[in-house]
Amino acid sequence: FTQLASEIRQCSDARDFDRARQIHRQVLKSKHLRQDDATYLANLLLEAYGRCGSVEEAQRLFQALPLPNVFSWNILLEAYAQNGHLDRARSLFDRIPDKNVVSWTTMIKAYGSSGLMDDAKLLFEIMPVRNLVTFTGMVKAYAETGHTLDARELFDSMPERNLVAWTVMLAAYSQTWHLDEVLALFARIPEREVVSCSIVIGAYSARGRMREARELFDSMREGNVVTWTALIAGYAGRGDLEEARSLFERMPERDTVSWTSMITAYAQLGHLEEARALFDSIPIDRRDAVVWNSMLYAFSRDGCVAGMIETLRAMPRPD
RNA sequence: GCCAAGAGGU
Repeated sequence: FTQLASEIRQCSDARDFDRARQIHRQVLKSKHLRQDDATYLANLLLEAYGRCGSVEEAQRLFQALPLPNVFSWNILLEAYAQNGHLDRARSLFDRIPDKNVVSWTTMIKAYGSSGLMDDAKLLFEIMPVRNLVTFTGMVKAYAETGHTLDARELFDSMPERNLVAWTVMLAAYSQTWHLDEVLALFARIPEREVVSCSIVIGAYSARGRMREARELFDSMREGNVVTWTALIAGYAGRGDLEEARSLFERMPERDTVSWTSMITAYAQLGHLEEARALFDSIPIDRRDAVVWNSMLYAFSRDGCVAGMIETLRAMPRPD
């Protein structure tokens, strides 16, 4: 079971639908499962299907469950929400027999990410129990729909706040052009850890304020790949390719996002050969759609149509 | 033991 469970989790992470189905069949064959163990595995499979975008498969599995628990309901709800089936989500939500705070919070988030803040707010107001996650999710929904003032008002009214809540509010301001609000909130944040620092570095970088970005970066005990990439993007945006490259080469680890940022920097500053060399150094299984796109962009910036065509042909196609 | 909230790339 632990074996099966961890394999299913891997499918979720890797978005491996075929493998998930394979394990699904395997689970159906094993006959000595206790009811709650079966539900447990089914929930993991539901999540995997949802994350692979297979709403129909998730629904089929759910309907076959003899005894779905509230987790099963919530996971299917999340799958609908994540895949844009707002109406199905709502009708499922209305049928959940014992909704818990997670059910409510998931439904609110679904409305929020569809831009339906009035519906989100209504649910938020009538729900029986709200917790920190509910409040934070609602603040984030306001922020993402551009309602920064409402986000702040709700944030200020929260009965308690943790670091995540503060960080969401900080990120909300960093999306606006109010650097002063970002800094004011950052000055009051209870703890400056890597996420909040990265947001502020990103806010400085986006505005070309590299002196301040660098100062904060240097004051950190250690950044992670996100922090480094935010700074690199800032230098690249200012046209300081040397500093961007030097940081890129010194950063402790690189991922698809940092690769893409650097390729895009090379592309924008007219260094096609370096963009291409970097692209070629990326392991094939790490090249996601945005990485490919950045290479396409590099060729297009260079006016190299042949390179674009070559890239398009080499790109893996979804079948 | 399985579900909901936080930062960087097109």
